[in-house]
Amino acid sequence: MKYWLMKSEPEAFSIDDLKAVGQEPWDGVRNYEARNFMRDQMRPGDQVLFYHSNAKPPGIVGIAEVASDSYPDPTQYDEESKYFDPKATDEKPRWYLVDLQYVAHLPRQVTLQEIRDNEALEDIMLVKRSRLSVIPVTPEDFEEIVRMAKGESA
DNA sequence: GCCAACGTTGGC
DNA sequence: GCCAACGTTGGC
Repeated sequence: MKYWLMKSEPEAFSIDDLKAVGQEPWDGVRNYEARNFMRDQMRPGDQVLFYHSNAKPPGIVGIAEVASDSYPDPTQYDEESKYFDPKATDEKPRWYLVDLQYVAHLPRQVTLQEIRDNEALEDIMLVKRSRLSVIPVTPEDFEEIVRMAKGESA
């Protein structure tokens, strides 16, 4: 099983929204590296740290789980969608996604600042690779963040 | 609202 | 194939 971090702007789709619907196709990712992680490496059951970007403060707020194999993102074929891609074809889809299933809120948010301040997490890709919305996380870093969420507020 | 980091596009 | 221009992300 692998571990991931996935970003979402809470104004667009928050952890509360995911809890409300239970499961959601993670459409709209239009970055090749992020797509490759979803298309090539994600498997049902993988655990996902759910991150609120463009939030005050930004940070990890919950846990989700990969709930499907990857499949072509249907919004790439929808001319009405802002994610429409005229270069995508049925024979050669350009964009892929997975379904995400709600698992739990963290007992409290772990902020980006706390992650930056934690020396145990100094190599986490979240702080090394800016502006990537789907990021692999090591099992150790995943556990450290869950541990932080159970501890005292910073 | 600013702007750094980066990825993509398109002219040549 | 290079690289300048441009667009987006996302923290601050």
